[in-house]
Amino acid sequence: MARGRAGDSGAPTMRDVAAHAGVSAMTVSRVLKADPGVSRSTRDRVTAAVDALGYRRNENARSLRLGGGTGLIGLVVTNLANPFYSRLALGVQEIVAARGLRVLLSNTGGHAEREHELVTDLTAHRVDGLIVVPAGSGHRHLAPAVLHDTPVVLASRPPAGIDVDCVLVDDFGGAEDGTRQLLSDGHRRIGFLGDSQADYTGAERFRGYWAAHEAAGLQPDERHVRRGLADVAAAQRAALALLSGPDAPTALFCTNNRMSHGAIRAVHALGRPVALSGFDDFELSDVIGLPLTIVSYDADEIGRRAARMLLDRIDSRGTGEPQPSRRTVVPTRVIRYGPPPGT
Amino acid sequence: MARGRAGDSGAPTMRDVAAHAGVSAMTVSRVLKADPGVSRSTRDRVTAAVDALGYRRNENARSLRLGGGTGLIGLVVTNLANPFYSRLALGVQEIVAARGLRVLLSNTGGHAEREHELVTDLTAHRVDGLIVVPAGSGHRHLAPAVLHDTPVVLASRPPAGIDVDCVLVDDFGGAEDGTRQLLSDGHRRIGFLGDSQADYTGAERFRGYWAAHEAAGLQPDERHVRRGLADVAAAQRAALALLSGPDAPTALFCTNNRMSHGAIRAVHALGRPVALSGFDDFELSDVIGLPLTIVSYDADEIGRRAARMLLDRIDSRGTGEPQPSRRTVVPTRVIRYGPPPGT
DNA sequence: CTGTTAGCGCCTTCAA
DNA sequence: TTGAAGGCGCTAACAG
Repeated sequence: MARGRAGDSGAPTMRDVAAHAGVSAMTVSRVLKADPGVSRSTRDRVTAAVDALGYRRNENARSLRLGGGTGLIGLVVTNLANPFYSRLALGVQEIVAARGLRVLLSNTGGHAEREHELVTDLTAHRVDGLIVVPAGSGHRHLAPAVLHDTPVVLASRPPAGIDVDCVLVDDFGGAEDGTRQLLSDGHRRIGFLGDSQADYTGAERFRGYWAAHEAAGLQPDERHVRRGLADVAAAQRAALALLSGPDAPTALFCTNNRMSHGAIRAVHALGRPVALSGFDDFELSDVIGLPLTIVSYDADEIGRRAARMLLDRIDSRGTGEPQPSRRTVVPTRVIRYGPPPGT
Repeated sequence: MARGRAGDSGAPTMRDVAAHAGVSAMTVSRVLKADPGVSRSTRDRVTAAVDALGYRRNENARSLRLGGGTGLIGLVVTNLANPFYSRLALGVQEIVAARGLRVLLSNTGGHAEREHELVTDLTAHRVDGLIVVPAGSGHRHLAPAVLHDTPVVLASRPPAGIDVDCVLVDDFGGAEDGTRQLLSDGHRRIGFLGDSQADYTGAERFRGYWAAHEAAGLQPDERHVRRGLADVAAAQRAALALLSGPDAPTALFCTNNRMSHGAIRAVHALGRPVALSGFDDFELSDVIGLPLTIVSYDADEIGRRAARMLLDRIDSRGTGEPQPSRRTVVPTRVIRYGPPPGT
């Protein structure tokens, strides 16, 4: 014998419904899938039993039997507290829910090992696909071979050493645009505040900052470049130091919202007007009263595109030849707030 | 015969591993659960086969067989784009992940029917528990009887007509504290900006606003009360109207971050200093340059407490007598920013 | 120490 | 129109 059930969760099974309706389990199954080959009276009796017992079909058992997929999409982000990622998650939700799928959400806190664990865990739950904002630079655990061809889409960062779809932001172009604005406003000493040097996004934005200078026949002063700033406080300190030093920059470029916030605090504390440019718009940016040149983009759209790409992959699995991997880039746009600088 | 497999997802099964290692599936199962009763050499052979095939145990099949729970927690929020809810989700994640459970996240967009669907759907996936921020005032679909005793914890709003655990914010006390501050600063005409009249949270905060006046022997001017403001723009318009009218209030109380943002915009546009008090702190509130009296609380903590309560319930299921439902209230604190008002 | 049997809840196939 | 058999991937109980 093989009993050994532990929970016996109290939820009725299909056989409970069958017994209640005086039919076989098979008939219940047919009614639930709206199979036409069931008589009206039987159908009504089964439906009544379902309502009486509050029966819900067990989706896990169903997908096990059918083998066609669990209806679950794994989403792995680095930090849900950052509005950027929560918007991304919302975008994914939107597209995925419209297809009747559900999102299994995980937060890595930026730890690559944790990401590895989570991805492994999600595949153990047989998700139909994965959307990942990679925490580290090693992506081997996301390789199609490792995941047994579970479709994967990366968001924000391109794949490294593996061949999968991804959705990126125009980091380089956006940084270039923002910096060019500052230059055309007449600024010639533009500081740079960036976070982790290992981050792809930050590196691209730094490249854009540098390229804008070169395109204008200029070169940034290396002493005005501060990278590896871990949080708002670090950015604030770095900004204060830059702005208080000799040949202080007249403007600062910030790679993301945390850097911008630090810079805004520093400028506010200083009481002297300094032009700021940086990635990520935020509510009330127009009320701050500082000359801001914001590089903005639609975070929801990243999630939506990633979800659509993933659904495409899921739909076309086993359909003839394997499709080449795709890459899409979400555009940025520059928004200006506050008093016109350079006057 | 009963074939009919659809996907055949390509993922190896336990029997594939067994065949590869030249043992039975049972032995593989034992190795995977670290059962001591397996010889060293067999264990090594199985481990090698697992690695070679990249095998991952199918958690769905496992939980079906064990019957003890799926390791999934359902989380249903109204709007993930609101930082409040994303922090809450993060708090839930934190506690739940530490126990090796995963979060199935859903967004209702504030629609009660959608919530109903989602809850039904989550139970069909046999989640071990549910944390819900209710969208509507009807909670019958969350009743223990309907959910077959799947544990439920409500967040932000108390249960209506059902008996389940909940985590609340001290809406009344917080609003009272914030309003009292404005009163003790000397304000005697304090406007009120609130959203949906049907919302529990908003109603409690309105009560607090009113009670603070009564405690001071005063009564708010009804003409200065604006409720049912759907978004930031509506709040901004209402604030402008109030502040431009006759006997304009010298201060405004705002029930949440959207109301506050609208008010800040209005005051900013007006160019005249108006004291503001409202719920929900935000980044850069200290840089706005307005006299702000913020009622703040820890949104992560709501998620953490809800998750802990839920885990408690899950742990104590079937353990003797049913526990009475619990309720916990997260405290608020008042933070003051900007120039001291009333001078 | 290892294999066989049986069945979790469901559904496809075949038989009645 | 309905039921019986069998098995998806896994593991508890019982052999051997």
